[in-house]
Amino acid sequence: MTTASQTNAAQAPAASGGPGAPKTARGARTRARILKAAEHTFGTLGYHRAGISDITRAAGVAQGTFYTYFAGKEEILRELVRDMGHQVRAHLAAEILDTDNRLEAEERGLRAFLQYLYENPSLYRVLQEAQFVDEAIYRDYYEAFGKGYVRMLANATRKGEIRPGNNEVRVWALMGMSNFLGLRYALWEQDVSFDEIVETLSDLFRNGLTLDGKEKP
Amino acid sequence: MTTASQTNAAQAPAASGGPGAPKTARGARTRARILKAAEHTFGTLGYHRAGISDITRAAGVAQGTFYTYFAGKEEILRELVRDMGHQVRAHLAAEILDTDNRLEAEERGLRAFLQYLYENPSLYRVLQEAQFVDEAIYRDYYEAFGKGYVRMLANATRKGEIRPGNNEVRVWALMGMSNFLGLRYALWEQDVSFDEIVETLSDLFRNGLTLDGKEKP
DNA sequence: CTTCAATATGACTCCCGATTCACCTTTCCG
DNA sequence: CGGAAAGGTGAATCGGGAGTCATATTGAAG
Repeated sequence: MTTASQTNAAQAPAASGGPGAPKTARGARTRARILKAAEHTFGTLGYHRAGISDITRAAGVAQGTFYTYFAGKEEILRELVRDMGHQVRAHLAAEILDTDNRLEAEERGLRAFLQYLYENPSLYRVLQEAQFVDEAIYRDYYEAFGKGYVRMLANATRKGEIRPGNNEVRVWALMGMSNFLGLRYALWEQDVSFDEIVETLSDLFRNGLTLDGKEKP
Repeated sequence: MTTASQTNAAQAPAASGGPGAPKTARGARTRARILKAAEHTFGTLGYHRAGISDITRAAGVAQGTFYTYFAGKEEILRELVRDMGHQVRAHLAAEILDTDNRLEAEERGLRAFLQYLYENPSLYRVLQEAQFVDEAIYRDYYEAFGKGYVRMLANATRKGEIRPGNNEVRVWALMGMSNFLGLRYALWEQDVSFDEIVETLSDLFRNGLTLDGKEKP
């Protein structure tokens, strides 16, 4: 998981009933190649500019082969979002595993996310474009992400690590932060170190934004 | 600005040298109608699904008329983003004018943004899709927004209203929060009141997220 | 009342790209 | 080995939609 170069995407034979899951090892390999190529192509050209021919060319297969494994352009996008969603969640979950408290988890999680985005820029574009191709898949992604996140905050609340509050709202705020910070500082310009970003957010989590940090009555 | 039904978009004759700025009142009116129709059409169908014919139909003009005022589909999107950008910024600036301190400004700003998005859902979609059609215009939008925001935080820092810190990073985090909260709670589902959301964020700004809110050494 | 520039029209052209399909090649298994 | 299922090919189809253009209408100036 360190180099993140191998997008292992051959396992799940397709969530719905596509044209047909591969039945041989060769088929599985080809399908995975196409999926991988689509990730790169969508990530570079964008969903709409990318043609099926661009994907198949990148995968080194003929146009028709595409339809052996995917019903169409939209379906491969859906597949991709599901796939990439699992990847990030798994990656971040692993990075956070051995943390002592929520603050540390937030710090490590944010840093890991920024780093992941920097190394896998396609994730952002594929995901954000998916929103306008099939909103449901996009919502699923964030709702899945958010669900686990809320659970973690609930645990932290129980342990007395964070202030009681509306954790669902907090989670959407936190996801939004990461998203924008990633776009700006991991994808657009790396002119501020990830450490600086994490430190800034950490300070916000510890002390808030205002100076007169008085408890609520 | 209360009902926000009139998107006055006739003034700016076009930022660049389009096919020709309208030279008569009639022309200006028609151009504005098309722009307004494009906002609605893009906002509803999305940029790619929306056809020029959809826009002109909504505007009540012939297809060819479109090209009297805009060089093409991309250009009207650019125009739209600029236009809508001015609108939001002006609206939010007005809502924040008479605030006593930064915390209050953040609260009112967030509430105003959520409300604005609820009333003008097209803003979100047009803006986010523009990102993948012409990234520059999208960056311009957020950099313009962020610039003013950073200035406000700098003032607040000087006045001792907020903790010193990296205001640029903070601004991107704040913009990300608003964006996601708006998407989730203003556009997708209104199952949490704006008051509750604002209160949750306000608490974060005042007290942070963690319980042991100790100052840094 | 003319006249002309500005506008408006909508049928038509033209290209692009998703999808199809008839036909090969490889693999698997008795 | 034989042949059938799975996999692979790429040229051809087909529809949709952006952009064009020859023509018609408007309205303001003179």
